[in-house]
Parts: sequence; C-alpha cells; structure tokens
Amino acid sequence: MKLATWNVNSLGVRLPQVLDWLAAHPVDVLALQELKLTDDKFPIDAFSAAGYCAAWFGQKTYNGVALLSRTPATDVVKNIPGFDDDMSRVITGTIDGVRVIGAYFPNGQEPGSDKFEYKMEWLSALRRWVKEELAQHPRLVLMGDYNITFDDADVWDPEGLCDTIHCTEEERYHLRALIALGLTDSHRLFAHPPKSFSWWDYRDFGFKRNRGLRIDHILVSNALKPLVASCEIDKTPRKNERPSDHAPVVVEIADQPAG
DNA sequence: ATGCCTCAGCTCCTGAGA
Repeated sequence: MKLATWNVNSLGVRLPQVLDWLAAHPVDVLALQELKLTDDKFPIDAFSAAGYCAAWFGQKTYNGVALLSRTPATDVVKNIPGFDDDMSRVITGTIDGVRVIGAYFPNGQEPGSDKFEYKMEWLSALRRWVKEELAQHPRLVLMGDYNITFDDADVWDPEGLCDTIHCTEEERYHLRALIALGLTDSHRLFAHPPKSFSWWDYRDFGFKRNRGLRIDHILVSNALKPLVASCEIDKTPRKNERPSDHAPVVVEIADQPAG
C-alpha cells in the first residue's frame, strides 16, 4: 500500500499536474492540502475518470483538504471534533483498514502573532484528537503539511532561520508531543541525502539553490512502523512549469514485515 | 529589504503563504 501527501497550492491551478503525477505514481491514497476552492468546485469527475474516489473539505481562497483513494474512504470526519474552527484543515477517513488523517497545519506567520497563538491551540486540539483516534485505530497514518521542522537537519540555513516560523522550540515541542503519542516519522526510518527538503520558496531561486525546509511529513503508528518499506520525497513535480512550492512525499507500507 | 515569487479575489493592489 502506497500513501502520499502533497500541498498543491491551489488545486484549480495544479489539477493537470496532480493527474499526471497520479498516472505516473498510482498510489492507493493521496492527501491534498491547500485546495483553495469551495466544495462545489472540487474536480471529482476528473479524479473519478482517473480511477480515484475522493472525500473533500474545501474553502474559498485558503486552506482546503482532500483524500483521494482507490477504494472509498469510510467514517469520514472533517476538521477536529470539539475544536471550533472556521478553516478547512483536516480530513480523516478509513481506507483499506488504515485510519488516514490528512492535515494542513496552520502556518503561524510569526512567533508572538495571533496566527501563532492559533497554531499552538490548533496543535493542542489536534494532539488530543489524534490520541483518541489512535486508541480506536491502531493502524493510523497522520500526514500532510505540518509547517514545522523537526530539527536543524530539516532546515537549509539552521543558524539564519533559528527561532523563525517553522523552526521555533514551541512548534517543535508540539511535533515531538505527536511523536510521543506513539507515532514515527517515516522519513527518518531511512537514510536520505543531507538537506532533503519538501518545500522551497518560490523567491530567489529557492529550489535551484536547494534553499528549503522539510515540513511535509508522514507519521505512522507503532502497528504500522515495522511495515514501512520506503519513504521518499518526489522532487520531480517541483521542476514543472508553474509548480507547487511543495513536493509530494510517498510512503510504502508492506503487508508483512520485511525479512 | 516592509524585497525576492505565487495565488485568489469585492482583481491592476492586497493579504497570505512559508
């Protein structure tokens, strides 16, 4: 089973690239973030024609998330139950026996800002809810655009970006607290080249200079951890004309433990 | 550099992203 996450920065603009990518990488599940379109504009017909089911939770201009899957998602939940939020950031469903949470974490803009406070509250609410979901669904994947780096290895310029947004201790505390629930970063289960990133700034030739961050993550539960066969960042779509600023991340989960 | 790029929208500038 292959699952992937991709912040497409407007599905309206990126739909042809998503369809091309799915044709070349027929994953079982693809979580999308930053749809930037309302539910009535979601291109379900195009995905159906490509052989995918979808559950989606859109929003005008900002945010918006979806789960594409070969088999339909069941028990779909939108956003975080019990957390009042006017932004569409989370979509959860059960696919092929795996509880999949696709999430677009708040950006936070700047430490100390109102948006940063919202990010902290959202992270607390998410953790509370992921804990509940894990108790009910031992086979669980939490993936999406986290907008948080784990540590310096995820940052192109750790000194220059020290304590800036995505790199603060407060944000990383919340990320470690998610791990402490019994989740593992799939990426770190494998060796990768230094400076492996999932996002590069559009400005100043960020991608060409590999000035990026690793902020898109796929966390797996303890029950799935021994089954993770690979985890790769696909930089190819970042080389497209009019690319998203994020690259897809793909994880492969085997039926049986290796060896 | 309150910059650089990209996207959506009450669109020819602004807010937000990261």
